[in-house]
Amino acid sequence: MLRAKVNMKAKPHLSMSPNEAQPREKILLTALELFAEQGFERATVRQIARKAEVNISAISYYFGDKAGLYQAAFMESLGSPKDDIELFNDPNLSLEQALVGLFSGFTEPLKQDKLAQLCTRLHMREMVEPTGMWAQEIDNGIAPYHQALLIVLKKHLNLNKIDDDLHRLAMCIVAMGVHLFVGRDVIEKVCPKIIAGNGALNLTQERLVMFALSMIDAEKNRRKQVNA
Amino acid sequence: MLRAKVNMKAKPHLSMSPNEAQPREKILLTALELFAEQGFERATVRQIARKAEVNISAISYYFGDKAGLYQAAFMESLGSPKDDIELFNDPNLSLEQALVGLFSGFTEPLKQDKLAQLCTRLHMREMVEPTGMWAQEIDNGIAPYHQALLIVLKKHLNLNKIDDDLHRLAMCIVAMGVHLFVGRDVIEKVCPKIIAGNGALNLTQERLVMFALSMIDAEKNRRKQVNA
DNA sequence: GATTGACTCAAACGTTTGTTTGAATTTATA
DNA sequence: TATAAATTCAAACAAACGTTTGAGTCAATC
Repeated sequence: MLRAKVNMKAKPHLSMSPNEAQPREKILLTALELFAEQGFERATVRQIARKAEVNISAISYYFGDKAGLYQAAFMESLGSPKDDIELFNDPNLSLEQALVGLFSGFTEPLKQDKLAQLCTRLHMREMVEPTGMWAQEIDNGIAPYHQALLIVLKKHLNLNKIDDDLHRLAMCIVAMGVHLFVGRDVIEKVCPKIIAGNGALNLTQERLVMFALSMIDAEKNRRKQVNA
Repeated sequence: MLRAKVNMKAKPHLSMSPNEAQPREKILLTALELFAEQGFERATVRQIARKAEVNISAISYYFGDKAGLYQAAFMESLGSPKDDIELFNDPNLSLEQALVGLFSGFTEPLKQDKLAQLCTRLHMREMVEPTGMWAQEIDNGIAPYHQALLIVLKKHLNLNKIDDDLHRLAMCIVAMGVHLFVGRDVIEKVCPKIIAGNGALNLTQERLVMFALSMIDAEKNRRKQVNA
């Protein structure tokens, strides 16, 4: 079971030339990789230490225990939620621009950065296998994200309050982005070409935006008919 | 690590009055529950045995080992993929009817059957935490499912071949259904009302169908413009 | 050169894991 | 009832787990 431990040793070294081997960071990066690939339970501290080429006890030395290492890997790999939100939350953006910003938060990590992919995968994994900190991440990262999206949608639908159907719309829009990560194994088996390479990913993002726009439009029309 | 083991003992008892305690089935059901809730690694054989009220060694007696138990729980909880597919694959169905059938495969388990929920959760978990059998399940369950959906979409879009953009459409449609399970923790925190109770779930399913229809329509229009 | 503190290391710790054992018990068959 | 098979059980097994230990190395400071 994963318990939060706060009393981990703060990093005591201030030295280090930039390219020198920094065991703390090496452990952190390796842990992120193995936790993301295998999950908290399957990734063992011995495996992490071996791959990071450090002694086992370096882990407890720097991070207290395995849970502390996980927490550190999770937190330090975390881009500020505000960064993601601001990609689509700007009131000056058109609806399409906002959606492009929203989905680029999902497709960009797939394009470029292996590290970013690992971070995202680690987060997606938490959706199915919640550890202690996941609840906290929902509060601090996901809920504000969802809320910001709701406000964007509300504005473009000219609504004066957020109702359940707006939640449904937001959920369905986000689902398409989330599925790029969660359903990755399936996609790579069934239709790998739609996420293989930047060109294909750009096209996929275009389609996501188009689909989201069509969903918003459908919701708008539905409300028109209901209110008539 | 999870390895497939084939040489498990076939159930040797043919007896049993219907309501009698059947240890094998009791183990199987408990295992399904705990594997679905906690995953393969976290659910221990001792925990399963305790909850099922059987001796530990009953597990190896009936299923060989933990992996065998997992495999049995996974397989025996498996409705035939054909059943799911036939919900939307009938060529006589209208597009809307097909989509209703498609999404009811996701919403029905949420409505009624606790067992079905566990099965689905176990499957969704495999998406993020692939065990050995997951690849097999993709081949036998998911890929045909996706293929059947592609054919339905192809027919209603009047296409003569399946291309990447059809894959994108199919993926996005399925993503909405998948998210009901994968994003369950988030939904229950952010907008629990959209999946709380059969009424809300029926509405959610209605919206999924509406959104899917709008996406298909958008794709149709896009192709029209491209071909013009 | 001595002292201090940061860091590394091989080895061991106690637990828990999945699994096996072999006798005891129950059940079916004759 | 006698015999054999099926099933249960407490106990033990080796292996792997996360963690700790204490001596050791290295670099900086006095």
